[in-house]
Amino acid sequence: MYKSIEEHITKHVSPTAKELYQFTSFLKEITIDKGQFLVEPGQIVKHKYFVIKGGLKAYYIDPKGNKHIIQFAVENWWVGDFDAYYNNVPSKLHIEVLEDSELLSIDYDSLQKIYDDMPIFERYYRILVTNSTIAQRKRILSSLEKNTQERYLEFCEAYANIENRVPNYDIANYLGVSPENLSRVRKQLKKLNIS
Amino acid sequence: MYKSIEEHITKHVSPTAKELYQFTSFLKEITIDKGQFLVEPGQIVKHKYFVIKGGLKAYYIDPKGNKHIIQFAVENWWVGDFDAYYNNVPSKLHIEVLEDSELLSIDYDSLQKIYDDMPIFERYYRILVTNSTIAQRKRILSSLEKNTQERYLEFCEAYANIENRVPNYDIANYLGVSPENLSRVRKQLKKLNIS
DNA sequence: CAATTCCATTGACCTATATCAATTAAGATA
DNA sequence: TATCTTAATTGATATAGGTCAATGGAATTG
Repeated sequence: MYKSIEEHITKHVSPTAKELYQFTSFLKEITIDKGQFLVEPGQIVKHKYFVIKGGLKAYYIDPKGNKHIIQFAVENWWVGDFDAYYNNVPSKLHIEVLEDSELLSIDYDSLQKIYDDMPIFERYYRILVTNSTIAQRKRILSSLEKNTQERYLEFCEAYANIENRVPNYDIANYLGVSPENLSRVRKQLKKLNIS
Repeated sequence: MYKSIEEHITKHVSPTAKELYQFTSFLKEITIDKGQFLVEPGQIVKHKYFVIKGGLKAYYIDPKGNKHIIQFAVENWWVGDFDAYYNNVPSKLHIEVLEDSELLSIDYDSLQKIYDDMPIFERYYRILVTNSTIAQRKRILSSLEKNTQERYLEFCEAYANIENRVPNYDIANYLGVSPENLSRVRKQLKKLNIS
């Protein structure tokens, strides 16, 4: 059960076997079905989640009623509303389960205790969140620099395993374009590939 | 000299006086003039910087030759190319000094030593980078959700002290719009304020 | 298998913003 | 102050992508 999270951790830092055991002993196993919500707006968020199996999407619905996908999460990703989790403010996000999923959760208080007792895990999260910042910077640059076609190709490359698991309108949404526009871009790409 | 960085640290974590002293003893003071570059593309980045006084901008020039401002930094901000710094890859960014500035720098190896010896500073950076991730998520959402006028107003609010210190074309660039368009938006806003 | 629902595609049209060119305003320098 | 340079503004035009409406497929459900 804990194999994938242990691998993920040891890919980034080197805790002792005992530390690793202590860490995983705080985790709770969760199974949740497609269509369910892990987080909904207004909720106080006490957990974040590691995906063992399945897929989810995190999105925000703005005051105009438009939906904006912030993140997809599949195997070996952490997902949650980090703003709500760390700053103890009500969530503004929906986190929806796209496929029946198995997750591990860790609650805020346990994580604080882990940070206090075993700084190696503070390092683990520092590294993860640093990587996440770098990835988000790339997303910002990408939206400034590239047109829809380029961004779509980049997405397919970066999330090869996700591309066929989520509907196109969700991909369009993630890219910040209309489904119609993405459809046209895909059509153009098909032409190019065939000829 | 170290007052502002010490205040910044103790706003987020609570090191002992000794730890704080040890931390600051690794810092180097730097003065650098307007127009100079802290980082340029291709460089190996060994330092990151805390702004005591002055202002800088970090930007990327894409293969098409277009410039994209990633970040402004003024007093009490950390600035650097974190991708290059942490992943030891050549920088792709320009970090340019906008006003004569006083900075503190910390080099990578010293910071690793600090992390090893005093986990409280690992926590400090974990918190900072978490906040940075949350801020970047807001920037991504903002670009998806809001039009130029709304984003400009948001910018002026969020960076009240920056707005009058950088040229409009840099603000336009940061927002991902043309200077002409920002000019028109500003014109509209003036009308609304007067009437 | 038929019915239904959801999703992708296509077409027609519209809008925000980019681009290009010219002008004015503001700063910097001699 | 006059000159030069840089930035901001304005106008005219072009375009990527949005929106709305209709159609065609695919997948799910009874």
